[in-house]
Amino acid sequence: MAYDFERIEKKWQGIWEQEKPYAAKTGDDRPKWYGLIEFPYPSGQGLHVGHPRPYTAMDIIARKRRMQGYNVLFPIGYDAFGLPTENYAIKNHMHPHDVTRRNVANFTSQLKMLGFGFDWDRMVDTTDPTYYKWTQWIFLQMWKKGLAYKATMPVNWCTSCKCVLANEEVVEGVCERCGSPVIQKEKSQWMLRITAYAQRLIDDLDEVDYIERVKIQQRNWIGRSEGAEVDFDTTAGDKMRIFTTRCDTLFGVTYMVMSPEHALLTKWMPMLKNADAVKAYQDAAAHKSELERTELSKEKTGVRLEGVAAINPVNGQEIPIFISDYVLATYGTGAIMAVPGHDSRDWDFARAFDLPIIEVVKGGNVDEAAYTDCETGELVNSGFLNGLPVEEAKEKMIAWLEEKGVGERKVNYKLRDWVFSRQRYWGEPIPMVNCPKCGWVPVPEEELPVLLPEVESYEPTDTGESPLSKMTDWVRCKCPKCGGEAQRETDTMPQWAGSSWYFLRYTDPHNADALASPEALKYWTPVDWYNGGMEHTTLHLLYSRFWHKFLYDIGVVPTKEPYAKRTSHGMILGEGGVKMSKSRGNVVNPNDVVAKYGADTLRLYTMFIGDFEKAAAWSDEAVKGCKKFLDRVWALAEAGPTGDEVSPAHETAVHQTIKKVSQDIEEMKFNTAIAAMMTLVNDFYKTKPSLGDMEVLLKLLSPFAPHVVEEMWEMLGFEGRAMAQKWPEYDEAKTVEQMKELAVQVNGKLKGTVTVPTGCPDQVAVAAAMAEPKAARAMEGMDVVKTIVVKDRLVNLIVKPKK
RNA sequence: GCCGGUGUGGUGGAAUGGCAGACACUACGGACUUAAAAUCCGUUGUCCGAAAGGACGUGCGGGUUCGACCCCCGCCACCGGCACCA
Repeated sequence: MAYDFERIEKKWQGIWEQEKPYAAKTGDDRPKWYGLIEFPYPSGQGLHVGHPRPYTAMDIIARKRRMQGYNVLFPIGYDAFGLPTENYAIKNHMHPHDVTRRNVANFTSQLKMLGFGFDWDRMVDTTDPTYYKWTQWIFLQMWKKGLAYKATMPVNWCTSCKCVLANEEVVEGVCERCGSPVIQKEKSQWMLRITAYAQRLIDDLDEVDYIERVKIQQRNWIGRSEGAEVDFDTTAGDKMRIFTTRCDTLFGVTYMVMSPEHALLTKWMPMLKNADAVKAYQDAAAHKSELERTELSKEKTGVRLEGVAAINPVNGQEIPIFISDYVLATYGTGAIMAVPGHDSRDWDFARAFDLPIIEVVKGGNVDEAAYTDCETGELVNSGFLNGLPVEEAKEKMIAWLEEKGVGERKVNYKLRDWVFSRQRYWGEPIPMVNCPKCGWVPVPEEELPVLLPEVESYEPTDTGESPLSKMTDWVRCKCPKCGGEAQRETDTMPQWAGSSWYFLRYTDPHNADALASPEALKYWTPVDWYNGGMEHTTLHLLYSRFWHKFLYDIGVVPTKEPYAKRTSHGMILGEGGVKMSKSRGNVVNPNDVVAKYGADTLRLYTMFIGDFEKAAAWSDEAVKGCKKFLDRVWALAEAGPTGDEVSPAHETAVHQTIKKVSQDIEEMKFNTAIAAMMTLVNDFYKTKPSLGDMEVLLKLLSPFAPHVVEEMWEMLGFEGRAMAQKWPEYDEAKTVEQMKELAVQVNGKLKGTVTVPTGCPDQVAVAAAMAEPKAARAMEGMDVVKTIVVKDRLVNLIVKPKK
């Protein structure tokens, strides 16, 4: 019979509000376990059906840990600063603060409706001044250590958000958030020196238990490459420095290329015979968006500098210098040595400009294409390197360069410093003051937080300045150092700031004197298990690891790494496997599912839908199956089972299920854990279960469907709460059946099955197999030449015709 | 182009060297019902066959093995990430 989920879920959610079974106690004697989900951005649309998937998964693990005797911290909060709220506020003439408050209230009621076991007393909101005080405080510590700095440089500018973007926020040349084109703009920006941590961010990945593809993506994004920097003399007298990973190919250099933004160009401009053409090319490059630059990637363009040439240090040859936008200003030194024989981009360029191509590594045909697959091979046309294999040649060249003082070993990273200013209202004010006399001066720590002022309008300005800049009363202030007239910084922090350390605040969320007490941090950190989306691998995950390492260096946190373990979930797609979106009209609202089937069914279905790591398509039909399963369990409970012990008829199945469910939860194979419980329930329908059988089933099911399980627990007259019971243990010996069905094969082909006692001797199994009628028939007129027995699984009889 | 992943019934998916398709959805049949829904029981990879039975079957082509969805080599398709990174 269908159970009354509406009444039951309301009842137990009320009881949990009272009893607070999810409260974490700092400093408890039990072993601690800290499970973390990525806290949501409280959007106006409310909870999406994609949210419950990772939340339910970690909730199940957290509930299992509690039953295993751990002191569990499983917190929740809101990452509430950000553009959508600000844009909504502008459109609807509301204050972002009010929009946020409303959305947070809505999210909270939805999350409670789903029965997640969060410790609500530790709730955190990044827009709360008592929280962002510490976000600002961390920024000031970075400033003190020289990791925060102001720099004028070309930055990514979103034409629609009217705001700069971090490198990580530009996806295929467009804004990650709104999809508008991104252009390059010179702006003075606050930067965080994440590159200072590049090597440690790579190295310490070895110490953490992250799924491999997350580690790989982080390593690729940081993009370490080993090589050398080499100085080329020029006819202008200046040295031109380049970075190369292939210094062994120096004899193959036939020209040089600089990025159009290279600093030496300004100096050289007066001596260039074709200064106009060079300038024109620079202008054209500056006006290209990121998208255009990548779209035009095939055709190589450039301009030769007439009047300046470079000199190859290995042979003294004079070679031409070009500017081209295929060389990036932001990587390496912004200039390269071109080896057209062994680099396909250089080869394309050399062909376009009719430049000589020299083979320096044997193995390819450089007249037809660049021979780039040349990590092994032998050097030719290369003076003192001739005949050496590539690796040795590299080492010899580096030694030679260092000896002559024209170059040195060097490691480069693709990772760039983090552009940390945003020209928007709804973010943490950057706590800095610009004084005409003293320069940039930090706001004294005792004056934190620097509160966001009330403003008339949140509209971004077309001049690219923050809306805060119009608040002249707020902007004007006294210099904390000299007391003179000064101005506040009007840019705010990006959304990633608040989320870079929120997991630390959870350990001690109401602390007014520190971001968290050392005791709380020592007790709870690191996070034992963090689950989140792959889309945050190069943004949030990298940023928060960086902040954490910094906090470790200044003695604030006790661990080098914030998260001991990181897993990832797949997206929930709409019916038929397409992305859920408003425009397709296939968005499933959790409220509707809960109204129709109840929270326990939604929880169960999102776990049963498929492999947790992979994307899965929503199916309304399939949801019913999970409801049916809960109804079937309910009917078993209503039937009033008797007998306190696990019944002999179900003993093996019960122990097998305990084992399967226990192991599967650890591996996040929730779908097969649920399948195992379904199988057990199917058994219970064939043979009536005892009360003892039901007791085990309810304990196993409790983390998945907590409301209905508590109701049944109570109904069956058990003591206390199901969720507070000890997690069931299995006896390995009892998971083994008495009899086993063996597959019988003849020459590897399945003929039938025989049932034998578990663990019986091989001869017994073979004898039984040979007696199997179909096998016997297949063996007529044959000699058995070999028998293969896999214990408790199969017998394979290898036969061949009798002579 | 590079890196990573995936490919299994009508559908979602199980099985990481040992009976392919667990579990569930759909569909069909039966019981209950005046009837329907719900529920319970059963069937449900494809093809041939009345049946007994047989043949085929995990993207494609090879290989290793007594035995391959699983391991190896070569392709194809799709998904995700990165992409002129010197």
